[in-house]
Amino acid sequence: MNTTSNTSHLESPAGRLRRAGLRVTPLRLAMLEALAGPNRHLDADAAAAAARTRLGSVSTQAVYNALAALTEAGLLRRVQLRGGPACYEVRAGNSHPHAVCRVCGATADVDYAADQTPYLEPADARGYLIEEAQVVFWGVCPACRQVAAPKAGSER
Amino acid sequence: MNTTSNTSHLESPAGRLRRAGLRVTPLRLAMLEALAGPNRHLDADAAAAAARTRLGSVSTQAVYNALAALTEAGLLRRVQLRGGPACYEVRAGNSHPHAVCRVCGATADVDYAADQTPYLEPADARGYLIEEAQVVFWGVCPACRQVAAPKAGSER
DNA sequence: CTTTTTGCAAATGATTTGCATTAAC
DNA sequence: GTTAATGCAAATCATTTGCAAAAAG
Repeated sequence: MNTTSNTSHLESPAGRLRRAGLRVTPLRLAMLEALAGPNRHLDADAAAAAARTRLGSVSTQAVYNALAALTEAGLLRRVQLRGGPACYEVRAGNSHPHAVCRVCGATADVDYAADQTPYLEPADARGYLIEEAQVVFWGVCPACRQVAAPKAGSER
Repeated sequence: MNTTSNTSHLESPAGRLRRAGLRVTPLRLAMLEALAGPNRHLDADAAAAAARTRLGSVSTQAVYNALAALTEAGLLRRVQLRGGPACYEVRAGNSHPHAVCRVCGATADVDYAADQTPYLEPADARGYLIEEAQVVFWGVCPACRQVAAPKAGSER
């Protein structure tokens, strides 16, 4: 398995915050807790809801502040898949691919076959210092595939 | 070389519109013209400016309508790289990668080395019908690298 | 006790919606 | 002539900004 890159997600949430030079607040802990676990991603709205479930009343701006601070500190990754709200996920190891439905916008976390992670690098980075590659698979989700199929039988 | 996938961009703009079942309007022609050429991408605002240069007064909504119609018809690709405005580019062949600066948001079109295009496919597509893979390289652009470098000499 | 974070309100900016007018077919 | 595209105005939605109050170090 690949455990070479980043094991910070094994630390306690408070420890991760301190190590990143951030103050430990209930809201930030709640964010990390809500986003814990594999293939978990929330947008700001869902993160706010999760925080309120844990803490009671929380202002929307505090949520945006917390997500921005955690992202800037490298603990979270902000993923902007469509025009809609951005999603956040714990930054553990390399970025993994997402599948997005071009019809309804539904997002699924997917992965490459074990140890089949492609090596991605531009031929000419145009002077950019590349830090991370993000892959998005665009397509149609199971639900929209059914809706889109107008007739049974002779589909193509 | 790879010319197997899509040669529609070799047709005339009007021909492409008709083949897609769209009406041929000056605005749509202007959009396709403004986006012609390799590695060309514009956001809605820039596309509106380009349209006005060619046609005079054009409403912002007409631009959004035109871009949406062209995208839905498969002539353009909408690329949402960050939280900001979406970019549009001619859909010719496969999606090519973009490099995005996480500091200032500057975007550059990059490419893989000739015939080094990686084969990207999820191990388990979760029921999605995958149509296209998009790769984004996140990093720091040349300008921001200079600004970020606090001292000359012992970097690192 | 100092600095950062939270809460509340209002502003910003991209995009969308609704409807009358105009242009494409 | 019929249908779809444009123009104009207003609405929507995610996100940001500014400042006082509260909390973390």
